[in-house]
Amino acid sequence: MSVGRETRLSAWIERFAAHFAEEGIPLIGGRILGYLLVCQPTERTAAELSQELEASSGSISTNLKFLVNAGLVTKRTRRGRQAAQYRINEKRWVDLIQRKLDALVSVRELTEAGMRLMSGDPERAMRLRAVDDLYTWLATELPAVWERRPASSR
Amino acid sequence: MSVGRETRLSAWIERFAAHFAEEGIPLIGGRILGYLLVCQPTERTAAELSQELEASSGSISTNLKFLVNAGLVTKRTRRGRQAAQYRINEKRWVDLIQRKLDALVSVRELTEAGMRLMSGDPERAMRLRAVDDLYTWLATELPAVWERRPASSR
DNA sequence: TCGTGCCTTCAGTGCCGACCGAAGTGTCGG
DNA sequence: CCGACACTTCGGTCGGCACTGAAGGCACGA
Repeated sequence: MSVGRETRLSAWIERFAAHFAEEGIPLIGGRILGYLLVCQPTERTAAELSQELEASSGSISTNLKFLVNAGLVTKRTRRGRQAAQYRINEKRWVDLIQRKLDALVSVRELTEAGMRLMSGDPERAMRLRAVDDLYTWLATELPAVWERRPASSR
Repeated sequence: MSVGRETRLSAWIERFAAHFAEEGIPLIGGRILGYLLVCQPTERTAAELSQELEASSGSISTNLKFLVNAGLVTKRTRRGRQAAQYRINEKRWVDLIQRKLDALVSVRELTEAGMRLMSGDPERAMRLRAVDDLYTWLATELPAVWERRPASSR
C-alpha cells in the first residue's frame, strides 16, 4: 500500500522544520514555513494552521507574528468577521540568507578589533592574524558574489 | 586613568565568546577560543584556563574535549606529572567556516526533495521553486568561491 | 449596545543544555 | 605499594526557551 502525497509532504515539512530548528527557529515556526510553501490553496488562517499542524492557537499566533515581522509571511486581513489569511512571502527568503552571510562576515569586526589591541606585538598577534585574514577574505568575496545573484531573486 | 591592555583583552574575549554563543558554541568554549588566540605564552594548561576564565575544572574539561575534537585546539601531553598544554590550532578555523557554508548549501537537498514531491503540479510548486532556485544558485556559487580561497588558509 | 467569533497576551509547565563541584580514574614519582 | 597530582565523569542545579490553554481584547454584525 503506497503512501499518499500529503502524507509524504507532512514528513517533508517535519524535516524542513527540523533543519531550521537547528538554526534557532522554533519548531512550530519552521512547520508554518514548510506548510505555507506547499499547501493548496496557498493561503491559510491561523485557525487552519493550528489544526493542520496540531499546535495551540497561542503558539501559532506567536510564531506567525515572528514570521510576519521577519517578512517571510504576509498577513492579509479581510473585512467583516472573516479571519485573516496568511501566505508565504517567498521573495523575502533572500533576506534570511543574507542575514546568515552577514553574521558570518561580521566576525571580521571582532577580529579586527582584536588585531588593533595587539598592535605593537606582531609576534603575539600571529594566531589572531591567521583568523582575521580568513574573515577579511570572506568579507571581500561574499558581498561580491551576493551582488551577482540572479535577478529573479530580487 | 587608562585601562590596561589585558583588561581590554578580557573584554574582547567576552565579546568574542558572546558572538559564538549565538551560534551555539557554549560560552566557556568561546572564551577558551578567544583566550588561546591572544594569550602569551601561547600554551595553557587546563588548570590555568580554569583560573584565568573563572570556570570550573569540569566545564573546562568538557569544552576542551569539544574543541580538541573539532580540531580548533591542540592538546600537547608531557611526560611525568606535568599537565597537558593546550594551544589554538588556527589552521583549522577554515573548517568552522566551511561547516557554516555547508549548512547553508545543504538546504538545497531539502528543497529539491520537496520539488520532487511536487512534480506534476507546477502551479503548486511555484512558491517552493523560488526558494529552491535560490539555494540551487548558492550551491553552485559558494563552492566555487571557496575553492579560490587564499593558499595561506589551507 | 450586545453577542459572536478571531486573535493576542500571558501565566504556568515542562524540557533541555550549560555549568558546577565532588567523586572517581589513571599515571607517575618515591 | 602509596601518595600526589591532573584530568574526566557524573549527579544535581539553574536559567531560559518553546509550548499550552484560558482569559482578555478587538472588530464587526445585528
